[in-house]
Amino acid sequence: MNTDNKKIVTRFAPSPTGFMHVGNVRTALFAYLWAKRNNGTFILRIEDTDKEREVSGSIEHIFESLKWLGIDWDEGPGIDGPHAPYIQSQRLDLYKKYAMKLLEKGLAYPDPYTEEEVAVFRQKAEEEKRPFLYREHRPDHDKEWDGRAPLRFKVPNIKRYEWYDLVFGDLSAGEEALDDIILIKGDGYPTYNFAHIVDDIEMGVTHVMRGQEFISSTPKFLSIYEGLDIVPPIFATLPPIMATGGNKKLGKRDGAKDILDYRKEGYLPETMVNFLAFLGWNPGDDREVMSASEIANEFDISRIQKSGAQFNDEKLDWLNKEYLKKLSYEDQEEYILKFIPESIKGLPGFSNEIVHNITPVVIDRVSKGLDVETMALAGELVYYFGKPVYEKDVLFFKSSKIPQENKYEILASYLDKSIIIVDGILEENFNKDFIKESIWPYAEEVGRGDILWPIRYALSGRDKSPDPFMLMEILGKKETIERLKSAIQILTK
RNA sequence: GGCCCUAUCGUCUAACGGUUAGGACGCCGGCUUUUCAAGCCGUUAAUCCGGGUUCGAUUCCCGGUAGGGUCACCA
Repeated sequence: MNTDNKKIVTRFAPSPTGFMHVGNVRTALFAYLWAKRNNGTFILRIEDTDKEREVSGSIEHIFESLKWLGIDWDEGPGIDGPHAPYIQSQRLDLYKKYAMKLLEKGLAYPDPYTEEEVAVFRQKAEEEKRPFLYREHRPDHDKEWDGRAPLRFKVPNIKRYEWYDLVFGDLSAGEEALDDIILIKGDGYPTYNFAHIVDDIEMGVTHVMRGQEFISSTPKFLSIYEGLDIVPPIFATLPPIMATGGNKKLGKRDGAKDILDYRKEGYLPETMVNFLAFLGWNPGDDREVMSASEIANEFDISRIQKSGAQFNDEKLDWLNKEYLKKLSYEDQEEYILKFIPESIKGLPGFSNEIVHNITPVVIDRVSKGLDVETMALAGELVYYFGKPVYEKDVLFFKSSKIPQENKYEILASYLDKSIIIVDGILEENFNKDFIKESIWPYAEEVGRGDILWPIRYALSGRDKSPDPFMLMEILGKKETIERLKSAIQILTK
């Protein structure tokens, strides 16, 4: 816990270069949670200083992702706070002002080299197997900055830096980590290295939370703070999220998914928040299922993990099911309805009442039900209304006790007898319990598995489905008989 | 290659010098007057290696090893 009285201010500062993935979101979430825990302020800031890498639409995507997850910002785009604007490309004068300060103190100078020349220096260093340091090529006499050449920082003190990180503890790095980094690029935009420092100062950010990849550049940041005569904020470095199976950091190139894809696939925002929070953090006891507000109430930086955690899809599925079960019946129904494609809704047999009836069945099998192709629930529902597709041998599959010679005939006779039984049930009694009672004696007689499995398959066209009696009730008497008949046709062909 | 960081079941993790090393997901097994699935119950399964310090190390120190990060006019 923070001991001084200063209000905690955290920020999430993404760059609009594409979609948000779980790594980005986890960083946002932790900054958000820490602010909430302390009744502080959570700022969203868009770092769009690289116009070449910018992808149009990604700012909207960031907004939508955060809103979906309930990571609401107290200050930022759309919510004008005292430090507006919150988009870096609209704050260029500010960076220039700070650059001038450094320039006046003799702590900045225009880069006299072309990009190509610098590249040659770098290549040479690489060949000599030593780290490249621009400051080794620092010009003897600084020219006047015309605002067109890149402006570089002149590191005032080449020394070893030591600092404290809320997650990693004492950290340090030697002189080799310091260099004359670019403050303002040739195109007039500041670099991340400079812009984020200026903004964090201006916005009163007290805690900087970001990924581990920034540890090695922290000495560079510290030297800038020093040059500016400003006390740096508190750092809390987050461990990386690793890709499933591998030991690679989960990044876009390693198959990190768009966070909104999870929404598309049926994951609830509560699931994602809970899951992501627990990737690198835990409350210290056995609880696994915690709401965002519960987590926010107990969120403690000292319990953040130091090492990277692998993303585990199975646990995510399990957690999603836990949350799905917690939903009210109405919400479950609404959830399912959302995943039914219009093409299904347009089918003659379709009605909201059917959805209402099958809701418990669908919810019950969602965790593994998500395995249906695109993992959308729509897939589960399709086969209730579409024509099932099945093959002779699959119909026979598992009916192991039936003699091989005339297996298809025997199976067909089972189904035939089932039709007679089903046909004898009055419409008003056509519910799963009554159907089961009616078929049961016959099923016991010929062997449960031998008959129930083919019925399941004949009705659904799948080897995994709700129990066959439930299927019959959902399909209705007419459709049930029709499907059983077409299965017989296939068997006797 | 230089520098930095990390290291407990397959995975996420608990244990802040003394525990039969705990939990969760998965796996495996069992149960349920219904095949799968779900559900319930249960079982497997870990302190990277080598030295110290200590009466005692998962825990503290050192060295290896392995993994990760970083050395941009990207963030």
